[in-house]
Amino acid sequence: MSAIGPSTRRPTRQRSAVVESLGAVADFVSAQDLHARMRAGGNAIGLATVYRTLAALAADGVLDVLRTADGEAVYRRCSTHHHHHLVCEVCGRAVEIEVPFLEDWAETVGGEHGFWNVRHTVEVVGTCTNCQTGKP
Amino acid sequence: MSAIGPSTRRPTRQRSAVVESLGAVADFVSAQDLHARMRAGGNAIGLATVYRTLAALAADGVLDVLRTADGEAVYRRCSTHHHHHLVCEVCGRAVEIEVPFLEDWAETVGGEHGFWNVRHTVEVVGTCTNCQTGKP
DNA sequence: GCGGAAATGAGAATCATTGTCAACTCGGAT
DNA sequence: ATCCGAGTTGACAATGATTCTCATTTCCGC
Repeated sequence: MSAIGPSTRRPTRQRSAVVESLGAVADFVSAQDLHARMRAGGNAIGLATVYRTLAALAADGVLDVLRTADGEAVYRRCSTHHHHHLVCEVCGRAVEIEVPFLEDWAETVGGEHGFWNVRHTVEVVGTCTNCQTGKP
Repeated sequence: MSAIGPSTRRPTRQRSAVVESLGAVADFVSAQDLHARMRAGGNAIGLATVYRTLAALAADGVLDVLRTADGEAVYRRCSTHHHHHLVCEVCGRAVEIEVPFLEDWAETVGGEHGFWNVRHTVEVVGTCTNCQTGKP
C-alpha cells in the first residue's frame, strides 16, 4: 500500500502499450475508457492489467489520478513537477494550475504535527465559462 | 444532476433523522456508515433512502461531498467555516488544520480561468509520530 | 376524511474495481 | 542459446458502493 519501492518492475509489451495509449489522449481517461480505446486500436490487453498498470504508474508518480463526480478514477500522464487541477464539474475540462506556497505549507504543517513523508491532494472544481451559459 | 429545483421536497421523519444523525457526527461519513449508525441507534431507515436523502441535501447545498481515495462518497454538514484534515495513512488519526490563504486563492484562480461556484478539496496525508517508530 | 403526488424500503440490478490462479514472459545465470 | 524463477498477464469470479424498481406508505391540500 505504501509501496514506494521501485523494486521489481519489469517492462512488458502491455506496460508500454498503456503508457503509449495514455500519451495519445490529452485529457483524463478512466481505466475502462483506456481499455476500450486500446482494444479498439487493435491492442490486445486485459482489463485487469490496465487497472494494475495504471495503479502502478500512479504509485510511481508518473500519472495523475483524480475522481470524477460519480466516483470513477481518471488518469492522465503528468509532468515531472507537482501540480494540481481546476476541473469543470459539468464538462470535465481540466486546467493545470499551480499552488507554489502549498508545497511548503504541507511540509511545514505536517512537521508541526510530527508527521513524516507528507503528501497532499488538492482538487478545485467549479463550472467553466462554457458550461455557465449553456445551463439546461 | 444539476437539479437546483427546490420544487417539491417534503419533510419526512427519515429526512430529519438523516439531518440529525449527520449533526451527531463531526467528520465526514459515507452513506453506508451513516445508515449503519442510524440503524444501530434504533433508527429504522432504508439504505436507499439514506442515499436519496444525502443526494438531495447535497443538491440543496446543505452538505459537503467529497470522495475518499477509494472512491467512496462522504458527506458532512456544511459548517460555518471551512477546514481540512491531516490524516495518518497508517493509523487513520486525523488532525484538523486550516489553510487560510487557500480559500482566497481558490476563488482567485477559479475566477482567473472563468470558473464559477468554485469549491475545493485538500487532503494531506503522511505518517504520524506513533506510526513512524513501528515501521516494519 | 380523501386522493394523488412524493417518499419509502426491500431487494435486484448495475458497474467500477479488485481478487484468483493457472499460463506466460522477461532477464539473468548456466 | 537454453533453463529457471519471479514478476506479469488475462479470463472470470467476487466484492462493494450506488442506483433502480415497484408495491406500499406517508404527507399535504382540499
